[in-house]
Amino acid sequence: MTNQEIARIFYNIANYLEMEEVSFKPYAYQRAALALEGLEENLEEIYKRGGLKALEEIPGVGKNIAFKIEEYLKTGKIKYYQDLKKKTPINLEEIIAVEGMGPKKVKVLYQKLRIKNLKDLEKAARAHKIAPLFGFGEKTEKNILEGISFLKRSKGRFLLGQIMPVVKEVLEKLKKMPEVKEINVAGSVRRMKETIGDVDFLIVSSKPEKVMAFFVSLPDVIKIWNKGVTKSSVRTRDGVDMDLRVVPAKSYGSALQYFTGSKEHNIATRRIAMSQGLKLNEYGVFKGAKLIAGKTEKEVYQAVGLALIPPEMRENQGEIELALLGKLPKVISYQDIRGDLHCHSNWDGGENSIEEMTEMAREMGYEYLGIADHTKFLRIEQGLDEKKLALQRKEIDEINLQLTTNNLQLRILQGCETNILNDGRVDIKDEALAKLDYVIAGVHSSMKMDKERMTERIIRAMKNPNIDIISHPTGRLIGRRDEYQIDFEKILRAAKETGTILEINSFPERLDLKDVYIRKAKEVGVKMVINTDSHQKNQLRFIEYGIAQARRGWAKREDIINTYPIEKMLRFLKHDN
DNA sequence: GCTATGGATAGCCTAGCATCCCAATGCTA
Repeated sequence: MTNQEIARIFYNIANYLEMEEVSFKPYAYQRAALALEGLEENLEEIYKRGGLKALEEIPGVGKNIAFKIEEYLKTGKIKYYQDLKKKTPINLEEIIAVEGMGPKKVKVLYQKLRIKNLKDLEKAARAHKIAPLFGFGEKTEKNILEGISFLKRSKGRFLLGQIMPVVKEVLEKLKKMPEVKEINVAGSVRRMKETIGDVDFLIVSSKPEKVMAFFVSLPDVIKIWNKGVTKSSVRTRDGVDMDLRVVPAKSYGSALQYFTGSKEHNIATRRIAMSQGLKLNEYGVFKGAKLIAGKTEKEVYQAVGLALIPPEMRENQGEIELALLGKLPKVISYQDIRGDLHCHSNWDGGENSIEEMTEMAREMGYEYLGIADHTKFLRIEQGLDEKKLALQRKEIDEINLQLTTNNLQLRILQGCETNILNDGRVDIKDEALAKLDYVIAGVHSSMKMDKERMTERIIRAMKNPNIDIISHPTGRLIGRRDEYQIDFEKILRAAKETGTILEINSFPERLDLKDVYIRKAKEVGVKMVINTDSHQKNQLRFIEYGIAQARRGWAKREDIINTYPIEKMLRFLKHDN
C-alpha cells in the first residue's frame, strides 16, 4: 500500500504548492500521484529491482520526484513535505475534503480567520464569520456546513475497494503458514459492504501463539492494540484496524457465521433457532447442552432449518424468511460475467490503449469488451467528437480482425459515454450514435438540479432510441457526494418502458446503482449491466465490487445482461447489431 | 517538476458552473 501513501503525500504537496500559487509544480505532483495510484507493481519492488532509474521510468516521475520516493522508502517520510506542512500549519487535507473547498479558499480563511482545521472551519461557519468575507457568501457558508456534516457521516470508514487489497494480502500471508488450518475474513468485508469499519479474520490453528506473533509483526502493522492467544488487534499504516481470532475447529462455522453478521441477521437467526428449541451462538448450535452443529456455516444454517445464505445477503432484509421456505434467489456468481461494457481508452485520456485493454480482457477470459470513451462535452477528459469516434471505429475494426485471424473468442465493441446535457439531449449527433455498437449516457454536469428537472432530463435521454445504457444512474460518490435528486421510481418505469439498461458501476467510490436500488430494479424487471468504468486496464478487476453489489441487491444472473453470450447480450440493447 | 526535443529550454494547466457581486474567481469534472 506504499504506492497509495506516497500518492496521497504528492496530492497534498500539490495542494500546498497551489495554495502558495506556485505554477506548474502542483500539476507535476498530481500527475505523478495519479501514475503511482495506477501502478501494478509495488514501489518497494520497483526500487529494489532497478533503484532510482526504475522509479524514473514511471511516467510523470523525474529525478526530483524519484528522490522523494526513495527518501520515503528509506525513512518513511519526505522532508520537503514536512517542511511545507511546518511552513503553513494548516491541515489542508482535512479541509479540502469538504466539497467546494480548495487551496485558494483555505488560504484566505487562514489569513482572515486563522482557520487551521476542520474544527475551526465548522466553528467559524456556525458563527457566520465566513459569509461576510470577500469572495465568500451565505451560500458558500451553508455549503461548507453541509459538506462537513456529510464528512462526519462517512468518517472512520474505508471503501471496500481500498480495504480489499490489504485484506487479500494478509489472507495470502496467513494462508501460507502451516499452522493455519482454516482461515477466512468475516464481518462487513465478507458481506462486501460498500464501506468498511474494521477487518476481522478468523482462523483455526494448531499453534495459535505462533500465528499471533506473525500477525502482529506483519510489516504494515504500526500499532498493536492487544496480543493474546485467542485474539489480537492491530492497526496498519493505512489506519485500518484488524482483528485476528482463533477459534476451535468444531466452532469454526458458527464463529464465522457470528462474526460475519450482520447483527440484525444474527439476531433473526438466533430467534429462529430459539423457536425450534435450539440455541445458536458463536460456539455452535446446541440442543440443551449438546453441540449439534458448528464446524461449517452450512451445517449451522441447516441445523436451524435454513439454506446457506450468501454473506452478501445477510442484512435481515427478508433473506431469512426465504431461506426458511427454501426459496432463496440464486444470486449472480463472481464467475458469471462475460464482458465489460464500460471502460475508457487512451483516446479520451485513459491510461491504456485499446490494444492494452484488449489484452487485459483476454487475460480475464472475457468474451467481449466495450470501449466507451467520453464524448466532447467533457473537454478535460478529452472527450471524442463525431469525427474521432469514426476514426476510433477503424482502430477497433482492425483489432477485431486480428482477434478473428488469431482465432480468439474475444470481440471488442465500440460504444461511447455521452453526456446528458441539462435538457436531456446528449452531446453527439444521432447519426453518429447510430453507427456505434451501443451507447451509454451519463450525467456529468449540473448535478444540483432539482428533482423534477433531473428526473425529466434522464428520462428524455432514455427515450432516445440510440441510448442503450445509463451510466452511474444516481451520481453518488461514497463519502464525497450525495446522489443527485431523482425520482427513482419514475426512472425505473421509464427504463422498463424504453428498454434502457441501468448500470451497476463497479468503481469503488461509485457502486452505483447501490444494493437497494438494484433490488427495486430487479423487482420491476429492469435489466442491468455490471461495468467497471475503468480508466486503466487494472481497474477492469474492479468488476468484483460491482458483482458484490449486485449480489447484495439479490440480482440473479438473468437480471444482468453481461452474463450472457455476446449475441444474446446484444439483443437486450436498442441498437441493431 | 516533468517531458520533449533544439540538449538547455519551452511548454505544460481545460471549460463549465456556482458563487459572489455584477467581472472575476475558484472548484470540479
